[in-house]
Amino acid sequence: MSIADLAESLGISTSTVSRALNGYTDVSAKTRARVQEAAKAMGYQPHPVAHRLATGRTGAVALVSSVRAGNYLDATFSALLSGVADGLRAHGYFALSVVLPVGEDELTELARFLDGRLVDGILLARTRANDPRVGLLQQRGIPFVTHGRTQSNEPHAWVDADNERAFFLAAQRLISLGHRRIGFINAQPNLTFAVLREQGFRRAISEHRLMPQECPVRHGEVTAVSGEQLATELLSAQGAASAQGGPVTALLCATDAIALGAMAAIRRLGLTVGRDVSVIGYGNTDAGQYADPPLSTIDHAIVDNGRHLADLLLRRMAGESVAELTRLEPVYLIPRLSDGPCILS
Amino acid sequence: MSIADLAESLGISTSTVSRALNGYTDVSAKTRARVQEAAKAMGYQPHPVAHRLATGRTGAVALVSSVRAGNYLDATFSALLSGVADGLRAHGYFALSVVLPVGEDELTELARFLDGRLVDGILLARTRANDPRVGLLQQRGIPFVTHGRTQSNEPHAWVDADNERAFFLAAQRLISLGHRRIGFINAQPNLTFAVLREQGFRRAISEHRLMPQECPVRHGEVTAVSGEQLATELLSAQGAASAQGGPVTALLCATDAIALGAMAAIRRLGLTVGRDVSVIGYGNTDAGQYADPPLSTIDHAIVDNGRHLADLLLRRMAGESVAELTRLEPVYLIPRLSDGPCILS
DNA sequence: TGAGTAACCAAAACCGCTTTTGGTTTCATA
DNA sequence: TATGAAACCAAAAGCGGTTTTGGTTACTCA
Repeated sequence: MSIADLAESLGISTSTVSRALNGYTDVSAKTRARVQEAAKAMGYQPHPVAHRLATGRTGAVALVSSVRAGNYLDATFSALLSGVADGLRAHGYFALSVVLPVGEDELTELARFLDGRLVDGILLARTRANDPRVGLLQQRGIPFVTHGRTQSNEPHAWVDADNERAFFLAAQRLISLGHRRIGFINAQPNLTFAVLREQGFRRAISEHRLMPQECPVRHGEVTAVSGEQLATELLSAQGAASAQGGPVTALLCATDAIALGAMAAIRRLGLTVGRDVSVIGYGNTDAGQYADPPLSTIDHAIVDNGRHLADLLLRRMAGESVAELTRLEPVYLIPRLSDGPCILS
Repeated sequence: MSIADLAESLGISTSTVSRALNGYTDVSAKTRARVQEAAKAMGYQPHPVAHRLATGRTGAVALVSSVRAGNYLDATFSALLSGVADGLRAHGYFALSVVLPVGEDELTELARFLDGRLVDGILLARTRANDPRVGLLQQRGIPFVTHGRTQSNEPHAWVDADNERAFFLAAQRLISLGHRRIGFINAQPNLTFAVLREQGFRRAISEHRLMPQECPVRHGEVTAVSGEQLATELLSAQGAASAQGGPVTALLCATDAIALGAMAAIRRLGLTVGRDVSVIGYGNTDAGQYADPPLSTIDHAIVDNGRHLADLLLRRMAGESVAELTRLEPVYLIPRLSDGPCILS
């Protein structure tokens, strides 16, 4: 069922069929109606590849994320993808997701994917402060929106959670509960969100006049394994040495996964989560909600983030200027039972 | 940089360039070398869309999964995708992932995706016993492999964990720990894996001569929320009524997420997980490993599943018959601390 | 020496659509 | 009754490749 068949069965030329179907003016209303009807009746659909070769447009968009070998994406990513798909569906676009291996091959693989021209636009997840992928995308000139800001010289469209505020709020809560020695188990500082979260943390420390040297920060992978290890350090005599005045009484964690690891570490040391040591995570995952005790955390309405990513990308592909295409998403503190009043003096 | 430019700069026709590059015989070795060299020097790459229109082949494959609105995929899925990508990379294929909304639109959306012809083959995740998506794929004639078996009349290629054995092993372990009243919180029975897991469970019950009426089965979503609710039912007087002889002393759960919910339910009833009530999950997720107590579970080497899916799809696309393209994957019981000896008589 | 056969390559057809070009009608206006 | 403009549509030229067809040239063998 090609356009030629359709044209033949109607007794008109393929060009007229094409113009009728694609809304050109140069076709009588009657002919257009006739063509549309026949197309529907015969179930005609233009061959997407041919259409694409002729127009240069495909109907798909990809959510690209990089993952370190052996690590996997979590439900957060899937929720983001769902939001993206939601936002695109109504516009006839497809949302694909592509996973690249972090490391040497990352840029090569991304380039290979772009060369494949399967998509009209890119959403970039988990951006890093200094993200070579952004440079590549800019150089290629393909429309894209990042999830997370970067330090690119050239501005680009982005959607980002208000990471600074999130950790300002979380730290403030711990402080208001009486904690004075708070540890922060952060992600690697090459990730933009890690930098911003740390800024929020430090601002709270500073505004409430805690002693920075009593509020140590550690950096690691965003996994439970890493969280457990770093939490053990911060709670042991060893770690306490670096934070003068004794070990920390509360742990702020850059993700729920880290927080789950930290909770395991606390238990292993014979302490009680929420009483001896408070813990707050980020991400509002199921695993956190069903932990024991349920994990206090920050919700970031990730599905909405996805919808907005889709929205901005559509506008970017429609030619809107990058300057207006940024969006800071709200965050919400969700207090549960993993934090509580400081019981040490 | 098109093939025409390259041909012109070499002073030969485009057809010769194409044949030289694509390994046809009808080109002298000298010419071929010259062309290849020039192509490399000028960075020539055939335009993928044009290539595709001419050949009908694209270089991509999609992992398709359906998700109920409001639910999201978990790390399991992401691990599977990583495995798939691994398996395909070496062969120059790209692994995309597509998420469809479960429900009315599901088939329409899948059809729309197939119509888009972005991929040469499909991997179908989370298959259901009676899966209309399989029918659609068969009807379209596109190569595909499912993750999970189905009850399709026509055979198709599949990779599946040995679900029956997994839950036979898990149930057997609980029985050997002295449990006689074991509840099973399963997924919805329209999912193939749920049916098989239940078979394994029942086989263990039967082989060890437990009383089936003392081993109730419940069906729900594969979420912590649902797990908590069903576990509460099974452990309450209400649930005990259906299982004669008192409430169950152990809960087998179809996924780790369900198990986390069940653990929360047990705590809420004032009981201790692993002592008063034993729990075993499935999937070996991080969240389970870092739960308190760490969750006994079944590992299913999901990344390997992904690799094998890729492998089988490549072979399917190469034309191998469906009959040989099936693979049952091993499972491993991982005992941790959420189960223990039965302390009731 | 003539016929047959490799080896080599250019031209053309094709994949299925879009878009430009240009040519008819038809109809209102001068 | 010419004259334009508007409406309508077919033909052809892309998009950028692959594959078929067919035609030279050089060489081997009878």
